[in-house]
Amino acid sequence: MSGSPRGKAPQMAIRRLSMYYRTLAALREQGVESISSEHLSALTGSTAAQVRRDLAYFGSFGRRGVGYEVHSLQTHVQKILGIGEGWPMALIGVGNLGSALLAYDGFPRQGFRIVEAFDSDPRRVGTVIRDVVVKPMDQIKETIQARHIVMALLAVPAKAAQGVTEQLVAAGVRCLLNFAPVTLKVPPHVHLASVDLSIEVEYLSYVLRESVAEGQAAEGACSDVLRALSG
Amino acid sequence: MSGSPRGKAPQMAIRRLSMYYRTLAALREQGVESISSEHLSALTGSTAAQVRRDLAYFGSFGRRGVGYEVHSLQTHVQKILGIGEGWPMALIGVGNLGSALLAYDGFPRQGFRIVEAFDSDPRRVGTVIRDVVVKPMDQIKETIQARHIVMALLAVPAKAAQGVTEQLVAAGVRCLLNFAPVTLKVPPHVHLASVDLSIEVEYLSYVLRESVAEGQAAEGACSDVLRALSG
DNA sequence: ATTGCCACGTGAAACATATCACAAGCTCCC
DNA sequence: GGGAGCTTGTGATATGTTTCACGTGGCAAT
Repeated sequence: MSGSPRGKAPQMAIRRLSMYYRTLAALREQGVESISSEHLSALTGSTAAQVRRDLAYFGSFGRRGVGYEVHSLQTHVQKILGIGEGWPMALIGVGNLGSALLAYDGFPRQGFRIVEAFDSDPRRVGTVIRDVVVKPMDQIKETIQARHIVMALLAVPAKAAQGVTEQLVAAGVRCLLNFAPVTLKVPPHVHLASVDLSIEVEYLSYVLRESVAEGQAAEGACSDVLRALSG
Repeated sequence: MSGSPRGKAPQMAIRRLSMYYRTLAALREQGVESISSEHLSALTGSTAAQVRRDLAYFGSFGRRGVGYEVHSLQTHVQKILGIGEGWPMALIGVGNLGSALLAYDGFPRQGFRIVEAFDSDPRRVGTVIRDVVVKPMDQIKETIQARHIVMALLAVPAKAAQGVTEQLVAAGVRCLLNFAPVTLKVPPHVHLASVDLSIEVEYLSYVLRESVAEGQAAEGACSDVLRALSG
């Protein structure tokens, strides 16, 4: 659709597109029909030039002098990201986090749905959460192949993660979103993204420390905090 | 500590340090005493040169011809990241995700602890999860100030996120880890990290689509998957 | 029509990050 | 002591990403 993939888009551009998409959806609900790169960038914490560049990787969707038509741009971004194809997903591990993922309503809203869930704990197998029946681990392969599932969410303990990953890959899964705090090894045709809470928290810890060291102190009502930080 | 901050470390370097840290901890548990950049990079999915460069932003912690002493390197990385200072954290929003965060044992293991939890739902207020009593939202400010809390985890619905953020900032919080799918606005002295499931899933959706388009097909037992993808 | 203004799309420049390749330093062994 | 073999730390280089700045096309009003 629409000619020219002018070079390859950086990872971060894709992630920003995701944010643009969400913002456009919200704007549409509010009845906004048109938006400029300037305005969209303000809403997503980006810059106007960045918004235009990110979109330019995939085509040209606006009108000069006017801006972007919200609905049309949303549709284009949706196609770029491949949302709305209703990718079915499998969830492995129905503990605290897994349950939260099953309940997360952001997925269905964006066209992704957890249609199968698996757990190794016999007490959880057979339970039903949000219309999904928890199956035992040994049914992973047949279920995933039968339902042509290509995306899986991995919410198992760190020690089990690599083993389960290999089962999933063998079953034909192409995309894996890993929540376990480990570095997974996957073959090159399998795509991997990770959500790692420790990394995020430790990153914040680092920047906190750094900003304190740089003496970005005096800020008004921070004296308590600063006392806590320095001694 | 130890002279020379040779330039500023990129964000990604910090995140990798986090992975090195975790890997070093695991190695230490296994009784490994020494490791080379080559080996460490293999365990973390990085490259040897990258490991050395990441560390070089903060000093020189190895011995040429030998490698790194696991325990000592772990300690250095710990200090760099500011782990182990026992930062107390507050959790806002004790729904499915919030409960999962309270139960997440990766935090205490890395020296971070959720010591306060808040929720707007009166049915949840007063309940105790993992030794933490859920308090009502209107106690956020006094509690956070009294306990000198500087980091907060935000697990509230998207619509409430910005409002709660402002309360937290007013209370003196310096770091915020946001799980709500919104772009938060914070003043410059407040650091923000986000975990956004939709963005991760949509990114995978994009690379999946891209890899299929590029015809990275023939892989063996993928015919089912491919049929699902193309038809 | 013409003028004035606006906002996109995009080459080119600036900046940031990752990789390469090698000198420096350590250990071991002869 | 000296040479062989290893691995770090780091200039130099290559690659990748963001920002700048402006040409282009489009709308509105006079």
